Amino acid sequence: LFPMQIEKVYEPRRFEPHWAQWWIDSGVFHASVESSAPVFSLVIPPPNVTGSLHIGHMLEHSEIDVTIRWHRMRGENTLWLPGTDHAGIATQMVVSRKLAEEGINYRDLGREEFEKRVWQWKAESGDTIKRQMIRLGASCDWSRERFTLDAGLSRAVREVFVRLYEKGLVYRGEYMVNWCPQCKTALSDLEVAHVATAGHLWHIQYPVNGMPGRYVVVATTRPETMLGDTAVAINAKDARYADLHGRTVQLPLMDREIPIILDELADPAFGTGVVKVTPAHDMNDFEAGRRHKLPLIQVIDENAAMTPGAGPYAGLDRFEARRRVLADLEDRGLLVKTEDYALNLGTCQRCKTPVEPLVSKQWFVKIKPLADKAIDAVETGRIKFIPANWSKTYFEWMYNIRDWCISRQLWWGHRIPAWHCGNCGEVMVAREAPSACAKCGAARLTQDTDVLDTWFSSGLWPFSTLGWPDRTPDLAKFYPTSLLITGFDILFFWVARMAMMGIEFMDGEVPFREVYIHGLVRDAERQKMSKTRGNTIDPLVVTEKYGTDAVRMALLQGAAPGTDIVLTEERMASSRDFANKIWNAARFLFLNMERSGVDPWVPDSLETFRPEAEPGQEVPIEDRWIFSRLNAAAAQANRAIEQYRYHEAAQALWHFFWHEFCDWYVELKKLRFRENSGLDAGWRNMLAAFETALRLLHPAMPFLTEELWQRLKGQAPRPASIALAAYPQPRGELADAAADAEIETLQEIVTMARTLRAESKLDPKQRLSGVLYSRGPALDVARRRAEAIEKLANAGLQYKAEAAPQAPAMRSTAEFDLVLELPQAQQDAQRKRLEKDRDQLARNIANSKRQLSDDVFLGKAPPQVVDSIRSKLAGYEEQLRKIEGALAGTA
RNA sequence: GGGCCCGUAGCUCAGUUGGUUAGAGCGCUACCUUGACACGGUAGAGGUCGCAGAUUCGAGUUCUGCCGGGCCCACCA
Repeated sequence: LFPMQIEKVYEPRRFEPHWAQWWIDSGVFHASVESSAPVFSLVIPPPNVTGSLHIGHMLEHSEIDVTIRWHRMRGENTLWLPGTDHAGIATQMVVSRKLAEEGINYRDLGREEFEKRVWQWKAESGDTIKRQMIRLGASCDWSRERFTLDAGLSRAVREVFVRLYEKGLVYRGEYMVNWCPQCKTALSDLEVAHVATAGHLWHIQYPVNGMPGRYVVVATTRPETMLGDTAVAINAKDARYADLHGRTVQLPLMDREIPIILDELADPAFGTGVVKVTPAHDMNDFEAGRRHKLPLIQVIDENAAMTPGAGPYAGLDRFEARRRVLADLEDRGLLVKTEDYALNLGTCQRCKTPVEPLVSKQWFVKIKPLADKAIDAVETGRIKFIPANWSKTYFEWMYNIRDWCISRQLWWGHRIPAWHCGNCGEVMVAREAPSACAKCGAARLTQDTDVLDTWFSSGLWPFSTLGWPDRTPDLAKFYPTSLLITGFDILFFWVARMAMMGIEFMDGEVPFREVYIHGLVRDAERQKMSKTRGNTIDPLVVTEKYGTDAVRMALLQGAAPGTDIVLTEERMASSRDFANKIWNAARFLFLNMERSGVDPWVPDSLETFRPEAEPGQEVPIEDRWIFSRLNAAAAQANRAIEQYRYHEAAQALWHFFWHEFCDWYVELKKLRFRENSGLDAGWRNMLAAFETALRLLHPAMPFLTEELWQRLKGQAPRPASIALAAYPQPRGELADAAADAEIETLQEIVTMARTLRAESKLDPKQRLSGVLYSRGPALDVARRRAEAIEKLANAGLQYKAEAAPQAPAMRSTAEFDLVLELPQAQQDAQRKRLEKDRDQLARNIANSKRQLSDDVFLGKAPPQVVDSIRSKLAGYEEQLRKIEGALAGTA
């Protein structure tokens, strides 16, 4: 019969996703989905849906997975979740690890050897490369540069680059870029992290030529750059320096004569109003230098060492040079002031090295035309952010966007499809390597050694993965995507760029219609979890400890839109308890099935099943009730997930299963098992309800529900997995107000009795006796449920349709008065409670009366609000009367 | 400097268009090892919703200011 020796305690690690493995292999899903599978679950796509998950933090995928499962179970087919090219990330992570183990800097290998090794390792590790990546995930620094081996993607990247170039949107220029001396590459603005640093502002005297004794004082945070000064700037309107117009100063240490220029760069209100101008090492100065046609003197090189241009300081590290420059200035009495100064130091996002602004030749994307279209897409609502306020952040960035430096001096990445002529220096951009120089015909061509910013290729993901530039059926079907779920931390890096690239290359069509921004997972100290910080909760560890489903549930409960997700062990533990609760509810079911000789059973049609009755009998009230509640839970869950309110869905499911199904339904069912044998209506209803509840829970807790669902397998043909079954939808005909009311009455009476018992400090095993008084119709309901009341409250009650006496041990609702026979000593314990209730009621009555005597309120408030207060007041007054009676009785 | 978000029970957080006595989980108290579950059950205690105004018949919810905390963007020496 049942195979099961069901252990008492739910064992998290019991559930391995083995059952779904086959499906992935035959699905049309992109293979990259596997990458997150071992951590949370296998994502089972609808057959007509494609998609993929990006590699963010694994823990942030629960929302994505819930959404996918929910869509799948509802048979919807337009969901598509783009991801980055994982193969590249995985490869890069593994390769860099392996090289590090061998003590090799990848740059020392030579590009050919490097590529050879990558291919070799890739072949060796096969598909386990992704698994390796996940295991590394917790501690591995996730470099965003990577070596991409995907030929299709490479083709799309080249195509886009060439097309942008042809439109004049890609250009190569000498420009100031953020240079990381450690990574030895240019960085885009976004890759520079500004870190608040305590620094100094040094005030230095520059003597003015031809005016003995006249100095200008410049203030700088980087004195070593003065070696490359080619001017000092003053503001034309600054009266203090009017006499210096047209003069020159003598640059100390270098003994170079440099002009005093008039430029807006100098703000008379800041510092001394005099600015040193170092066009080769400062963005502002670079532009000022262009305006005034100043020479560029590079004094710091790409290794952050001083160049020959720095004269006597050549060869020194930039910080050593700073110390020497300051010392030398001090010696000459030119350092007039040193003050503390807080500055935001630009550092490399990846290696934290202070970046060095350097002038170099780089490739840029002229971004404004692309950005304008992407702005329009959000303004017109073709792309919608959820929560909506993220669109403000998006606009903020898009309106202030600057040209995008896309070349990187790294080896992993897509190589820029540009060739340089060794003869005449001509630069050619082409899809394939040209055989000869287009200008001079020489055959000595070399490909540009730079690679593209990783986000350049990532930005093409929505269409490059679907076969673009070919017009494939996939592309037609799955572009655009309905939904992108992602974290705000890559809103600019990736989301905005996907939007820009998608619109540009897909005839103006956006890549996705909705962008759901989930919260970032934070640890108990509210630190953002990220691989670069190394404070990640290792999903493999916590899923081992609490179970995958419990971790998911814990995440979902914290996943309110617009907030961070705080993941604590406490919450995971309590979710584990919830999983155990379900597990044991199932255990109860299975053990009793065995006892009653009931076979596994599910109805033929899950969508039309309604609680059944035995011939000649009524449908059991608890069955009517649980289906009504199930229906309400289905309505809540569907609505919540649809609106990305995952925490609401989680709470609704939790409440339904624990506090309705387990606390009341199962308890009521226990009363029936004695009389039951065989698969009667009571059993059928219960099994159907449980089966439906499992499906309802499935997106949130896939493994546990799958396991139990498989054990419920009956005769009816069913899908191979619960993930392929239908998600329960609200069905109006299941809502049963009468059953809801009847069980609610039952709950009220049972709770009253239990409360009285607990407050009177009575032994739970002692059977109580008492009388339930009511003059309303609800007494009949209570009489009908007398047996359940007796069992659940362990009390034998009489039911009287009369007013309650002035009894001491009494609990009241508007409808009922329950009077228990208690020993005198315990009756006194009731006084406190009654007095408290009386005070609360008095407050409520006062409030209601005040409102009802307010003509303005009566005139302006909607009638139903006034009515509800009237009936409320009547109820309060009735209860107060009873309590005062009871208090009189105890006196 | 610009922008965004947060401040609700001891802790971590919900609270969708303003409308009953503001909720959950954990923790806490008392009792119960009852036959699914002690990762359990029953019953409780605990909050002037950061502060001050404004709008409204009515504000945790809308507006303004302030205080406190966080994040993002930014070339001011």
